[in-house]
Amino acid sequence: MAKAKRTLKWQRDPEGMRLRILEAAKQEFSAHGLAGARVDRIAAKAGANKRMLYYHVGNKDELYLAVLEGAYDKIRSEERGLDLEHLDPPEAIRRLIEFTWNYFLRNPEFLSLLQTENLARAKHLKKSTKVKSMHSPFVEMIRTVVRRGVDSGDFQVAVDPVQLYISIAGLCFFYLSNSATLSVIFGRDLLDKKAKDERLAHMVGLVLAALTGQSVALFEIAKAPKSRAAVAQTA
Amino acid sequence: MAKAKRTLKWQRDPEGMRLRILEAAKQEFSAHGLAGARVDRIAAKAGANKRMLYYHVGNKDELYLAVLEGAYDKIRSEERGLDLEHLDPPEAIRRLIEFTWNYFLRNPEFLSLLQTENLARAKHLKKSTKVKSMHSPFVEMIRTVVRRGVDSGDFQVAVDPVQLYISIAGLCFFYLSNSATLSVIFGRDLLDKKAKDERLAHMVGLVLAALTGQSVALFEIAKAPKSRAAVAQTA
DNA sequence: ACAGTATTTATCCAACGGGTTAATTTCTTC
DNA sequence: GAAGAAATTAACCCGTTGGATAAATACTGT
Repeated sequence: MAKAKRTLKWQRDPEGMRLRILEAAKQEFSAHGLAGARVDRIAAKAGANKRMLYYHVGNKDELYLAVLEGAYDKIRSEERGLDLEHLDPPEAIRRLIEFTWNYFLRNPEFLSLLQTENLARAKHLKKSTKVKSMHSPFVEMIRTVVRRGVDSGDFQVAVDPVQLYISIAGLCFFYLSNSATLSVIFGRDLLDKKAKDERLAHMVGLVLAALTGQSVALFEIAKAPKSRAAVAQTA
Repeated sequence: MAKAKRTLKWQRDPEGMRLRILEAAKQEFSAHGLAGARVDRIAAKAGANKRMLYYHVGNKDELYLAVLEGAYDKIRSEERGLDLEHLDPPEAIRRLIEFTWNYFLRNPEFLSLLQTENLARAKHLKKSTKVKSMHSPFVEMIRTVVRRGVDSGDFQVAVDPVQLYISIAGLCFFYLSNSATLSVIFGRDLLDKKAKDERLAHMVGLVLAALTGQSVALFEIAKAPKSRAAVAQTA
């Protein structure tokens, strides 16, 4: 009798497994928060056994921190590719806003993770050594843009780059991360295409108007027909 | 033998108990989120027995919704007292920003609750009927200010009041609710007195500059000495 | 003073959830 | 082809947690 070819019950793939676990954990943590996340669900979603989490990553908290660090790593590395240096200052700021906005749109889990971590008053992030070092280059990048803008006369004001970045991130972040409750209380869907386009225009207009002193494009939806436009805006 | 005067084991006070439970629940939910909150801790903090929660309010979810509704009720009712109608438009906007900022500072649990609820994609808030109605008057209040500002020439642009409010709230909210992680990644304490003052100035400057077209007070920290000021800002 | 009701306490428990232990299967290498 | 290491599975452990049951205590009207 011919020896039947063994069908494998599982393949070995430690790297792949680790990645699948981290990805599944990202989903789970962003969907349910730290306390709400279920280790079993992460395992299931990763197509793995619960024991694997502990084998490959560590306990729930370590897993969470790994996910968080990965998330920061990803956004900062994409930001490095922005090269704002070669754009004239207003255009650089516009691009920074658009990037931030689109990144948040493309990576909603990042927003959730940040919220979760802040709910925990950054208890876990404080333990991370990697994260702290990733940010100064980014701040310098913005500082340079602002300085160039002031020197060239494009910008009326010199603004602290950290404040500016927090403002830009805040304008994007709050709208998106709180869109659920905001949609309910204001009774409009803030996530449909039109609403998102309007929001982006509003933010770019707001920031550039403040920096340059000139009202920008779509921000000034109407100044001609007295106050009619303000009304129309709401429908 | 004289009958000893009974010492009461407890007093009756349903109203008070209900309030203490809601207050304790607010603390607990804002500190630990919905999933992280512990019913026993709420009971203990309220100086009550766990059974009381179910007796006076209902199960964990109902308790959470009650807390959430209470939180919205409180901020909206304080906002109604702002009467922006009697201020000239730029001053009204400044006051709105200052109020929002200070309210968030005074009521950090409100921020946490919002974060928690958004993490749950407003699942619970959607069930609430009370909340939806509380907001249109507030939007109208802002709309009126904007309209007056445009008509008087103070504002260069007519802006959608909902967008404007979301921007103001976002500038305040993100800074405060994310101060924990931001402080870590930028390596500065964003909650000390000086930092908070600077932030408020920055926000008022940003928004008013955008609306009026004129750079406002502390926002323009320096335009004279070339780019030196931008550097000084960071220390 | 008595009955009936509202409020509060004291226990209990079944389900769940994170983590561990031990066995099983695959890979490597000699 | 055997031994040892690495990866994976299956089953269990045990404290926790939301919620339930029943009894005790205070208040009200009559």
